[in-house]
Amino acid sequence: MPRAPLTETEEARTRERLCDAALELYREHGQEAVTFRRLAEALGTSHTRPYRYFEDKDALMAELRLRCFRAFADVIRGSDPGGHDPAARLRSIHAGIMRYVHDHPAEYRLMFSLRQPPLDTYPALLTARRTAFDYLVDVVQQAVDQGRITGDARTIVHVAWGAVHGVLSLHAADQLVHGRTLAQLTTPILYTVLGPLFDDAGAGGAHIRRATG
Amino acid sequence: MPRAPLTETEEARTRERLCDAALELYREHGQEAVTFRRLAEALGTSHTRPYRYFEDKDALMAELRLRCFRAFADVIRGSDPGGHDPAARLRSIHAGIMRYVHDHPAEYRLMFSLRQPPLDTYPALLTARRTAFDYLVDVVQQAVDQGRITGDARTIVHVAWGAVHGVLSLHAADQLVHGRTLAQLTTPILYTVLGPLFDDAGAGGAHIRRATG
DNA sequence: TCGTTAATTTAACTTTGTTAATTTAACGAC
DNA sequence: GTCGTTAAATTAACAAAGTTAAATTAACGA
Repeated sequence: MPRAPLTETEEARTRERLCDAALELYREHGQEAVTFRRLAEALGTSHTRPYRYFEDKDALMAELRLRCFRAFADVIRGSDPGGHDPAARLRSIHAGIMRYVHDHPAEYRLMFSLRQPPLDTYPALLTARRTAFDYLVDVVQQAVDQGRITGDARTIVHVAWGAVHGVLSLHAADQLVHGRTLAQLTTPILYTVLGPLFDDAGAGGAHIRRATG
Repeated sequence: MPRAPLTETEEARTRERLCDAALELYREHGQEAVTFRRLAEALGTSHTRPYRYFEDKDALMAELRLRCFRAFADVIRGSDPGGHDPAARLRSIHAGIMRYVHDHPAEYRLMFSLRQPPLDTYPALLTARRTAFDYLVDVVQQAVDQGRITGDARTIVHVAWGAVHGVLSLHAADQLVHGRTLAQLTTPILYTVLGPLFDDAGAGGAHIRRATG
């Protein structure tokens, strides 16, 4: 006799519509434009309906970040040619990431913004993040296994990622006024941080070279 | 016959008190705790008094960031031993910066948060930022002049700074769970990015080495 | 003492997050 | 088909915050 609760797919569908609208607001008009009221307006419903689908606004924002991290992991996986040449794989993945961040600065900002509730508030976020990270660790581990570089793969990725992330976050914050593409800026970083791995192909691309004179 | 306007020092003094209170709120309770009403409460005045001293809240936040950038520049200058050895100078400056960021993550977050009004809204901010940056460029230029490395000093600093900034921002966002000190993480980055400059002293400290086997 | 004007406060409005009360709507029982 | 039950959705309402305008206070010189 009771009214039937929402189907799981119905609920998921509405959540999806809310997330899509929220992400568009974020992209188009920035963080402060993402309000439940505007979301509701975009969906043509009342401004409290989102509370049926998200605990509160923080939960919505966490869900957005989660989606971004998953998309990011997909980009990494999708730009990996696979095979037995870790250097080639990393080059391709690097290019893919640069393309993604260049095309989606808002998403990058969302993922790596410094002002966020503690990460452990939303464990799924940590998991998604780690999934992307671990993929890179696996590729680097391949290089280590082949004896092309030495060290702890996780630490290597941490350092390399951090190094590239610096430039990316400056880009995402629109604080880079360089007349270069992202990849032009990050490639030398990658090549220097992972130098030995790219000795054959790329060291010549680095901006910083030992003085020859 | 009119009432005398505020002295410049009186005005500066109140602005200072407002900034101090705001920074403390930011440090202790985060971004969302910085409100004019709480500021006023801290100063024991009405919640609209700050409007006499700052155009709006964005202006206050910009002033905070400005102060942080100036303090940051002071840290750089203050930890520079000077002299004719650019490698030694950079090592010392690097250590100083790491200490500062370790001790003041909130300030770092404030300076480099990805969510901010466009930089050019507050030209003084750009100037302060550039002052700190240019100091580093001068040091690197010294190394270039001595023929120890080659390349455009500004680009070199951009890349090196970006590389280190990646780790620092992860730290500021509390997204580093590594059991290492900041300097332990950033030193190998610096040494690899600026490798030739540190060939004598530091390359051994890098995490990433050419495989020997 | 009083008028003038800057500084400050009080009042008021808007927006937003959030909760509670109310209404709407779908389902099975009769 | 009607009706009770209950989830979903809406409406109403409140608190906190940014901001503006009106009212008040206070210092100065005539």
